[in-house]
Amino acid sequence: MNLTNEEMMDFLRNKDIRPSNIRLKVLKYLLNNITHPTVDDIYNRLSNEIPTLSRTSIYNTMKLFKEKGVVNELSLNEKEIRYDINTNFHGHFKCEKCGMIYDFPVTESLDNMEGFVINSKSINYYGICAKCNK
Amino acid sequence: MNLTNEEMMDFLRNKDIRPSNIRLKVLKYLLNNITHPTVDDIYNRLSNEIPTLSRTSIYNTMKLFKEKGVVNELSLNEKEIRYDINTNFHGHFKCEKCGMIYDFPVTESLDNMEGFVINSKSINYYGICAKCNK
DNA sequence: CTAAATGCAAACGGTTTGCAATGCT
DNA sequence: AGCATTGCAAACCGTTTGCATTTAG
Repeated sequence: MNLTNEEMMDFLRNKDIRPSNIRLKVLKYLLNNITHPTVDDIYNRLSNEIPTLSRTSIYNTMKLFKEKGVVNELSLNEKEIRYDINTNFHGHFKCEKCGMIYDFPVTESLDNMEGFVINSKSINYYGICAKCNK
Repeated sequence: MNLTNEEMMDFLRNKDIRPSNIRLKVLKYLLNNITHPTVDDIYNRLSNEIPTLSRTSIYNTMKLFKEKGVVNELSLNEKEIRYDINTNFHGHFKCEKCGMIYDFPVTESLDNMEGFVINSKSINYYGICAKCNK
């Protein structure tokens, strides 16, 4: 993913978010690092190029991004929240050995849910990935 | 579910857990309250009948129960961990209005996972339940 | 000039830890 | 006596909050 600054600013404005320096840098990081990063991952990386950066600003940014539908939160039985910029529905697999988180397509069918309105869903698997398993 | 103390003691021993007063009371609570309680839920209820009870003991008990396969942990985008004594696989639906958590059967099929070993999985839905929606 | 964005420091809250006290065999 | 269980208090740590400072239109 290699968007220009202009394209990223338009992307944010389309989501009803005013572009700012931090927001653009976070967006760029998310687009270039599809690793489902934590707030600390993002902070540690960006604080190099923005020395005055605070964790609070990353928290603020992720809260806004989530409210505006730019990211989804992942809760993968960890204490930290992870963020996924791919908001198309997909499942996640977390390798318990190397910690890597994989995306994969999944389809499910559920019964006995008449009258229930589903707003969101999360499908997570835990185990050993193909790379660690060979 | 109405097991005698003897039956619950056998149940624990079969899971390689030495029965103790607290462990039996927690087990009984879990069997009679299929509401996916938090540590605080369990603590608040049991501290009535065990005035000297501490949260630490509930944490200790749940850690042991989880290690021995008596319960599964649920992480439902909340800050607290919930516990489910039904360890047969099933999905969960959390109502965002009333907070109730429903169990339901679900089957899924996933692709592109050759070589991946799955140890556990969690399938969670969020929305409005039938009761709140009518 | 005004409102939004950023940043600092403290508070919050669920969980973990170290160790002492208690209970059980 | 010796080991497991329980409990207290403090630490831990990701996140939130209040408020002051800076930035931008």
